[in-house]
Amino acid sequence: MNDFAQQVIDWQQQQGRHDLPWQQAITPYKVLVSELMLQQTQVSTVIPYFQRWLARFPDVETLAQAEQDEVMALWQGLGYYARARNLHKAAKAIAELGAFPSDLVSLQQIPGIGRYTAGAILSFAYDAYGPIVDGNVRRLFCRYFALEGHAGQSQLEKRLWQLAEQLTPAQNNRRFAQGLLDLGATLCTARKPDCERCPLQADCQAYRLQQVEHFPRPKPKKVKPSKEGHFLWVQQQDQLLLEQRPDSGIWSSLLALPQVDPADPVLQQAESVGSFRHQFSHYQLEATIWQPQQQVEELAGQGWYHRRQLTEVALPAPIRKWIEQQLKQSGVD
DNA sequence: CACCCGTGGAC
DNA sequence: TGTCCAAGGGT
Repeated sequence: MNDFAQQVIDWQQQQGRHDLPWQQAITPYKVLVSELMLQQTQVSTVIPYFQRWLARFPDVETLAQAEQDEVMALWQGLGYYARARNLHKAAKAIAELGAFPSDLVSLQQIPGIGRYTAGAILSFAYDAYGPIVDGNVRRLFCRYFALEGHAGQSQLEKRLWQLAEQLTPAQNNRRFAQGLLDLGATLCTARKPDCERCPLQADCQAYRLQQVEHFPRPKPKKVKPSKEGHFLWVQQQDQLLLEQRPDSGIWSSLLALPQVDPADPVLQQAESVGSFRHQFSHYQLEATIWQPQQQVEELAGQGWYHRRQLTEVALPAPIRKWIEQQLKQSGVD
């Protein structure tokens, strides 16, 4: 085994994280669920979702047989909702296969599993050889080897995977992979890295140059566009009109207040009853909520929901926030 | 390669 | 309040 791997493994054993929920009584299913949830999402955010998910969907078969409504409801608030649909599809595919895939090619055929996640499943579920490059590994390698370039640059990414394949040990890779992630999450952090506690300090090129925080290079910023969104507030006794959003685009597969085009005639005779601003990763939403003066007939994909049902359906976080505030203010309940 | 896809934590 | 960014994948 190479020295780098041995140092990471030894450190993980002594100083790494061992109490994460998905590290207990490891199964491929738990690894799959946790990895999908952890994509672009912090550990502390994922933990309660993971616990609820395992309580309701304890195994692949249970998830495969679940209704999409319930799947989305358990994912609501976590974001990147295509992950929930992909996980549901993955469970169906694996149930159909009759066995959990355990090689790189088969894993990457499954919806939601890319190169990183396939490597992570090999590492964590099977303790097999499975190189990983995620944000932690990118940051750590860029510093350790003083690699130029920023995330997404093909030349850099190619080099990172090459290094990962080279450094990943044939044995004990579960601990190695966990060590890389733990180092990135606890010491080799984006801001204020704790180099004095790092087991790799002696050979870290960025540390030697005293330029740790200059690696990796930041991605060039782009201007975040602003978009407007118009939503309808339609009540009928204690019921609220909601619509199922399509399976693509923002908030896909969730329920939400009915959204209308800015030029929709219904807005010409509607009263503005509120607004909010919401930041997405790629644009800013300026939302206005309108109460139509005339009666509104529900369209296809729309339906009435009692306010007591709202806790158990999948709503976008800012929409839920606004609805709850509105119901509270209007003195209902 | 560029863009789309959410949300909340941390500073 | 603004900004970065977090166990990425899909198109």
